[in-house]
Amino acid sequence: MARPFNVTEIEQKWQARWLDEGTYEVDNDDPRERYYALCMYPYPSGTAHQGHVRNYTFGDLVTRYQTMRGRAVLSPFGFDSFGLPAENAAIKAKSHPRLFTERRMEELRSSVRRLGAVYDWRREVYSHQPEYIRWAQTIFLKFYEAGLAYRAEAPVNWCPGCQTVLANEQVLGDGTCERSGDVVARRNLEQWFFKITDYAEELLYEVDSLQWPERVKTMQRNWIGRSEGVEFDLAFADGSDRALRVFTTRPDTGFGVTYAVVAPEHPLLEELTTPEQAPAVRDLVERASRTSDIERSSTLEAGAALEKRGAFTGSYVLNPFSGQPVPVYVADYVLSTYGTGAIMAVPAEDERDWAFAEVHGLPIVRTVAAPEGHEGPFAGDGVHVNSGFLDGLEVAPAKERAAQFLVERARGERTINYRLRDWLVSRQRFWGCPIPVVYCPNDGIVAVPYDQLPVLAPDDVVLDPSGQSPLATHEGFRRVPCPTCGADSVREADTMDTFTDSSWYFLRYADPFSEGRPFDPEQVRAWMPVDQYIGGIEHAILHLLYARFYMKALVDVGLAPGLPREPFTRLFTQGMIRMDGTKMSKSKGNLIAPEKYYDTVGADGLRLFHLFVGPPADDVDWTEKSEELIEGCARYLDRVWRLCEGEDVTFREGATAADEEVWREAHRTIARVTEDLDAWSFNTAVAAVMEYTNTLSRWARSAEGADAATFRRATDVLLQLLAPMAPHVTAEIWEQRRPGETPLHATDWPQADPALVARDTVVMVLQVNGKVRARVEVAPDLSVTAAQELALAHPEVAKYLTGVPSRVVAVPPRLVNVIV
RNA sequence: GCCCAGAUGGCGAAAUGGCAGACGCGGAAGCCUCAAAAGCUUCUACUCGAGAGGGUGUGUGGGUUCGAGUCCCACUCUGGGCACCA
Repeated sequence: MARPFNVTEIEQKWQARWLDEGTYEVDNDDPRERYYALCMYPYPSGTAHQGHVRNYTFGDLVTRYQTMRGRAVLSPFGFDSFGLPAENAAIKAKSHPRLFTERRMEELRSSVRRLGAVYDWRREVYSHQPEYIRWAQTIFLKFYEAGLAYRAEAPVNWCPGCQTVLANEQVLGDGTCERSGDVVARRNLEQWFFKITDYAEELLYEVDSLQWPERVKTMQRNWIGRSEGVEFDLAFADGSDRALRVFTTRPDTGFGVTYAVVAPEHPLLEELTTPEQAPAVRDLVERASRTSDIERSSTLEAGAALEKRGAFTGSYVLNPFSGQPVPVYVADYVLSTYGTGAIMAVPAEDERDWAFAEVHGLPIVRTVAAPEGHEGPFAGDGVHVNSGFLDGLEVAPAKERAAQFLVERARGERTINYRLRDWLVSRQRFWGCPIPVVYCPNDGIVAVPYDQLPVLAPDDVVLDPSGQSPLATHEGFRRVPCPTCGADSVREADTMDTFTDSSWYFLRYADPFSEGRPFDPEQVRAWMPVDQYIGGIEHAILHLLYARFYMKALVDVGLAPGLPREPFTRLFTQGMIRMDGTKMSKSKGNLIAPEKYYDTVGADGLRLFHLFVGPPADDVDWTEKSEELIEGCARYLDRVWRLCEGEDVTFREGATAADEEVWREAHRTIARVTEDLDAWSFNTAVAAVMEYTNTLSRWARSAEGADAATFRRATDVLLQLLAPMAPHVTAEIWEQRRPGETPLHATDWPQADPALVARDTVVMVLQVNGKVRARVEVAPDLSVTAAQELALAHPEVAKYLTGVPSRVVAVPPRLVNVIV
């Protein structure tokens, strides 16, 4: 493709200049209004792919646009550089993950530079920096001191593929690992947890205040999963003083409790089990422990399979409402980890209980009248029946009364339960931040003293995954004297989940050279919260939830006094790049590398494509057509170049009406583009600039020619509007016009003059019975009566009039609709 | 199963309840050229019609309205999330 300029030369020139001159470096004492634009912490996977390109194109547009709007924009870059892919690659290549990672980092760095994305590179942060590790460990210890980090034995998710445990959030709905796709097994292990559940309530209600996509907010709310209910005791029917504690959100259905169920892991199970039932119960517990989470979490299906999933314990408890004894079952459909691990079963009003009761021949008593003809369980609203003192009440008041009853009569307590569990942060892998504790035979868990941080992993560790942390096999690392008493002790060998690293990096960016603490709250305050966070929808739950938790916890443990408790004010989640219906990704092997475009269409052309192809939030289907679109975008930039050069333009002196109209069009375009960019409607912003270009071209190349001064002003505006979208070409044209003067990207964003934006006349549509019959030019402030008269008098309308019209709807200056 | 998005030309898409298809891609014709590429100009929803002109059109079926791509109800399909959470 023959182009009017040398793409590579221009792009390299400007990229070097922005970097060398520190154009986008900002200091913490910058007097301008602050703006924090942030793209999500990238894992260094090598050169950028189209998903990165899209992400950084949006981020860079925001940075450049907000800078031109007069703000000091913090636009940092760094790397989420710990993680499994590097470790696995190092195992394969028998090398060190650091080498692999740092090579990949350099690739991604030059890749984003090649795109023309600008950052304050002085602030670069990456997770395996010793300083970053020091502060990550400091944060861990502060959490530990505050009781937010604790060690406990719990059933955890073990991924055989990754050879490590995973957080609940990293296990997909079908019970497989989100990374490797392996089926996750349950194991009882002693591990480190963060007490994110302490923040469940705040994490939930603060969601409302965030300017985030509704869908992400919903996902966060669902994940936290709050439910209000009552916890109370079911007394044993044999008169023993023990009781079975259960949780319910439907205390109002208490009269319909016809059995109770405990989870197979329930501590009272043994006590509840009678000798006759022992073999069956043992069988079931055994079965449940072997059953994968997938099976256990599969939907309850009636039939033999379901029957095997529960067994009678032989014991009875008393229904506190009716006083009747009801049997206690053990069944795997009750989770030991939610509520009290035991439930009161109400088959008539609960789908799962209904299915189970049917198979096990348990009675079903309706307590809420189901609508006429309704069969099966009914969980909706209705009037209570068979419910003693609750009869006749609707669900809501009945809940209230029943709860009160349980509080008074069954040691009940109103409680709130969350689906959210504490965050399991231990990982049995090498390439992560070591957990800075020591286990001493005398003192137990001992925190490594702050002045001995960072705890760094030695380089000569055998990485072969064996189910225990590679660090555990390194005697030199493992064996240490206790920091408190000096006794022979062992270091913790697990590393932290890499999601801990991405939970506070944005704070370090704001104060990257801080010594003595992770960051200085005074320095950070000027930038936080992040004004615009940009990333992929795939982080809707994990990363965003963890980072929100960290922010709150950091404030509470005293590391971030005075900082906002929510880190990200506005979030934008871009769509995926898809190919043949699946996500374009390295693992799918369907990447289209951006490099192939840089020397032909250039970074500007590729950027413009990503901005123009559709709404930023929508997925992009990458097809053969995409190539053509990219070339179209590059050709458009060629046209801009030639137009600005004055090619085929006839210049003259002195502005005519046509020139003035062009200048008004410039202002209308400024208004449109500004509005569109603010609304993240980049595709229509590009369209507006293209329309404007077409207008300028028609005008300047017409027989009448263009007033030279107007042409200059009008094309200046064009370059400014295009500057955040296609920065290299526009910067170059700008500089060639005025060498040595203020560079394009340092100019102020143009302001639309409302007086010039307004139009003298507009086109009004005349309809007869809703069909357009004529168009007339009218003043924008035309009155309703004038519009009606004008319409009725119009010959094209009169043609259809047979008598007096039945109605005339006038909406000046838009349209008049005459109904005959 | 539940929840949330979405469905508009050959394609990507645009449209405060008021001219559907802006902008672009692709395509057609023409100009330029020895020729091609590039560039430029015009046309390009479908359909009937030689033409002027007419009709039909925003997933399907209803409804509200002078007027619906847009609002309401029901449904189909696609994508995403959640799915024994008591």
